[in-house]
Amino acid sequence: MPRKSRTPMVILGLLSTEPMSGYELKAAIDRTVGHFWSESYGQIYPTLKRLLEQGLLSCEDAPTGERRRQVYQATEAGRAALATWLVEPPQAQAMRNELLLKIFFGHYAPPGALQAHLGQCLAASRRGAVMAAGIAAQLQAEESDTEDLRYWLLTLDLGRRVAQARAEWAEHALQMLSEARHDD
Amino acid sequence: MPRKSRTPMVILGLLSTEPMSGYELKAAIDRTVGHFWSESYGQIYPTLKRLLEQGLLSCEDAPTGERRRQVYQATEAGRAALATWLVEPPQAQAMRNELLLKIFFGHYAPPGALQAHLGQCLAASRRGAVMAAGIAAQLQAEESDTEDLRYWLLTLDLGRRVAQARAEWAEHALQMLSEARHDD
DNA sequence: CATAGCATGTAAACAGTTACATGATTAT
DNA sequence: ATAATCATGTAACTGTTTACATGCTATG
Repeated sequence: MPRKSRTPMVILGLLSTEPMSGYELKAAIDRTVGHFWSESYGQIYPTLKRLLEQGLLSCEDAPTGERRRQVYQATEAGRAALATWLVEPPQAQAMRNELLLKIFFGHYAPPGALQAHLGQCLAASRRGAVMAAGIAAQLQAEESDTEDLRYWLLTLDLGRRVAQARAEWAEHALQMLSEARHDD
Repeated sequence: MPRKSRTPMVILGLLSTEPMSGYELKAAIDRTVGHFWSESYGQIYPTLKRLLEQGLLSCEDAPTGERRRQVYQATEAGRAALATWLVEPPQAQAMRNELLLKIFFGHYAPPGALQAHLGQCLAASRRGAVMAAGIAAQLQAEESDTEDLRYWLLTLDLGRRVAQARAEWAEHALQMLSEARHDD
């Protein structure tokens, strides 16, 4: 079975809520799903064209002065394609964690190297947990009217919980390694 | 800055501990780092050749009867290259989570679709947490002599903690969605 | 004697990023 | 003026998976 790109679905999802240009789309992806998904211009613009050809998007010229600008939005067929995809079980993707790889081969690492990585991980995880909680609080305060709010909060909640778990693990790992060092 | 494949490092890491054939290497990757990393034959065999040319691996013929078989192991230079890589901070990789994407666009999903995915996630996460704990216990019982044990347990511990966090989140998410359903 | 596993490989396709080119508009 | 931002695109490259081809060996 061949692999499937999920770029079209991210695009259809965001353009179902609100018409946007390719440029705005990129910014919206970074802003909203950026914590667990990313797309580059090299993916976005060609996919936009393909979805337009397939009738899943419609397009309108909306220039700002002389600067050309095309605004896309999902068609009925586009929303239907999104709904169909949403029902399919998410395909298990080979999760890759370079930090764990370095920990796993830690025996071959010079002293202090792992501790440095773990310190970075700890700091980043703590920041991540705080940020996720912050954004959630902000969303709840601002736009308590949107239908989507429930779902957005759910994604932030997983982010917070996983960041929290990683922070606790990093702390534990640092302690474990410092104990090991005493034995030398 | 160009992207860098970590395939050579996984190979050097495993072939630093124990000589193996390409086929055995694939099995070892699946068995040991399989929870957070994966490689395919299409990556392994060409990389093996390249590392041999670079002098980072050595190779020996070790046929079983008429069936040809080449056994590789890391050279001194290979272990040095591994150590150098281990010191570099792990590069942040764009983490991608298809389940979160579907949750985020949940507003467009037919009723029950998200619940099904979350139920799968919950079951898989619980299984994952139990399995990680089980493997850790087994490792601690079996080979308490290896130098690597500490590091392996660390990777399993993160797996367990993240699986636990995901399970709790999935439970919470299912509850939240069932509450939302009451409002209809 | 067929099937599963051991063993080595390659070609084609795909997903995705990076780097670049081009040009208009707004802010400093 | 000039830098940053808005805006659209493409070409080249890298990483990776999938599917296939080949042939030996042990097991039922």
